Amino acid sequence: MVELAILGLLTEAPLHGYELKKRLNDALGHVWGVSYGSLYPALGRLERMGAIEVADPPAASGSAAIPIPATGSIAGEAAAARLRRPLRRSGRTRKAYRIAPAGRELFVELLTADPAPGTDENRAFALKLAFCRHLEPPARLELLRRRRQQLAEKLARGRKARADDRYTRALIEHETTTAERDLEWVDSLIAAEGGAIEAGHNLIQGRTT
Amino acid sequence: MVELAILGLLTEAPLHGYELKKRLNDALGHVWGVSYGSLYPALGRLERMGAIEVADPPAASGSAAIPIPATGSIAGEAAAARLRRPLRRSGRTRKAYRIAPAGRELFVELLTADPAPGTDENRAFALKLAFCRHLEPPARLELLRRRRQQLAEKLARGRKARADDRYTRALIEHETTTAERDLEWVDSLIAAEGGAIEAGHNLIQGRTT
DNA sequence: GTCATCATGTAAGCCGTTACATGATTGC
DNA sequence: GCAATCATGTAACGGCTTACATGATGAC
Repeated sequence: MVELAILGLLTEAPLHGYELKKRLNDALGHVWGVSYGSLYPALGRLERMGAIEVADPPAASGSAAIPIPATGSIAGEAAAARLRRPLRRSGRTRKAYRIAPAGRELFVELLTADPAPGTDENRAFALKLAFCRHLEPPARLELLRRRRQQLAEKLARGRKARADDRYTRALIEHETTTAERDLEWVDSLIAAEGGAIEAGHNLIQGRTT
Repeated sequence: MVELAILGLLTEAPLHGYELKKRLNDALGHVWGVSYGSLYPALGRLERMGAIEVADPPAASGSAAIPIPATGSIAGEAAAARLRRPLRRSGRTRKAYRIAPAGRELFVELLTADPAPGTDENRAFALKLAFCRHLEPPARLELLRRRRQQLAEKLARGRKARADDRYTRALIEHETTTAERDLEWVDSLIAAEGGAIEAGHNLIQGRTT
């Protein structure tokens, strides 16, 4: 998941580790946090894989080595201030990374693939959604459809669950209605994409409300 | 969390590892799964700590070494069948564990304590709720209140979050309403306990619907 | 010169998973 | 006797966290 987040942010603009972490925690902090101990090794891995590359040389590319955020997408004011000031620096110690073509491919793969078993599916989906604007519309639709399916399965499992303990029963019931709400929400996202909701997986046919 | 689950089940009846895992996966499978690789080491740890002890000797305690589930609480029919049949066995290889006094204390502590940072709070609470019937009413209320507080904080954080991306905005909004619903649910649980909802943490004052 | 902050990295440790190794019991 | 499954454990590995080590830059 770290990889996905890194690639997602680098798709928007080259950044160095420290700044990357800050943005991640600012923008997605409530749903997904990273620590240096996992961020830097991940950057190393991605570089070795050829997914990202150092964009360091003081005035290498067209505009600037450490660019002013062109997309302005993540955290506006604060982030801009943080990046604008350091422009005066010599910039020797920082290693700004830029996404490489292989990285763009990997990014799409990570967004599209099912989350590895053991991963928190909710979090994984939240993270994906936060970056899915970089996907082609069909791929985005596919992502939403998969989530829909996931939720439908979860809901089906939940409906089968039994418990004789009062608290467990309350728990199951609450989780079921939560899953229903999530499902409806994803459906609304799908609809907003212009995608029809397939009657194929009609696992929620019997839904009451 | 493994410890909590183990102690929770052993509070109801002595069990051996294999059976423990089965019940855990049967009853709480949708919310919490264990693997042998973490179950057995956990049993070892708990035994070393004196929280549980082997209840093996063929006919040691009053009734039976491998008892028929008295509470009948978890998975009724199937589980009973699984335990009834093996009664014919000599029972040498299995190590049934029984909870020790120290274990009961630990159990209450684990139920009451805040989840260790890094743990999935939702899951942690689900697990606790599934076993909170073994708590004294005041402790149970305390557990629910803590969860309430947790959710209120989460909600407050969520309300502050901003995003300029359409998908991220949808995500934040959905998470906020989910947190609101969760909060209401916990409130209903608190009410059912006969506990008043303190107006003290009035973090949801401005709530609309 | 010194302090705060920026910035990168490594090491130790926790927790959990899958896969493997082993062996007892029972049904056929 | 053989296969299924019950039952316990260990080993290797992966991912993430905290804490530590290190050093550059800029403000004053």
